[in-house]
Amino acid sequence: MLDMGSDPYSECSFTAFFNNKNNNKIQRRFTNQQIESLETIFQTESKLEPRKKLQLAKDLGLQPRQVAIWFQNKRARWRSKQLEKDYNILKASYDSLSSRYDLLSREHQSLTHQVNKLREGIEKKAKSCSTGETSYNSMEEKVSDADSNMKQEYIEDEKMNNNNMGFVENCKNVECWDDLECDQWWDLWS
DNA sequence: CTATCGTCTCCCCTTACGTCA
DNA sequence: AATGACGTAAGGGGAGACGAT
Repeated sequence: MLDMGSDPYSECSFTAFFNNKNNNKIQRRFTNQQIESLETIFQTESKLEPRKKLQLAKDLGLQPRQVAIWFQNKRARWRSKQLEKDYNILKASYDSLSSRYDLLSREHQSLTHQVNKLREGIEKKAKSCSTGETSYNSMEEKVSDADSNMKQEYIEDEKMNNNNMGFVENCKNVECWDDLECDQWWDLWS
């Protein structure tokens, strides 16, 4: 243990203790053993009772104030590291949510596009159902072509999006889109 | 009862030094 | 050897708790 002078608790001898008289450099670092003991106690209690602080200071050959300061600085360092950890956890969570949002956003865009296409198809079908017999043959051909194209495009889109919504399955189960009646279209859609 | 004062402890920010690349 | 970045012991100030008067 270091010689702390005749009155180790006076301000003067305290300063003398920390000033090396030979080279005027201040002794700052604690020894490995001191730090090891402090760390061990900090793991079980981050705040010291006054009595325990005095005892620890005595055991380690330090001033009680030094022990108190060490615990204060240690708590600050611990909070800082904890903050860093919390930040990383939050950032990972945000990144995950952000990518999921992007995915859903693209999916939404694709589905909106498909809905618009299907609406157009429904409108065409509705028109063809309400028109007279005279123009039926030519309209049937047009709608039939449109239906085939829509069906193909829709399935391609779904393949690209890897979407498993039930609507796709329904579409695939329709054996002949050309034979769909107006109400069947609506059933399929709804 | 309450207002005031002194003391202690905490937190936060900053400073000064030690260490290392 | 010089230097800049980083870690750490300690200083200082403000705030809150608590006991004594």
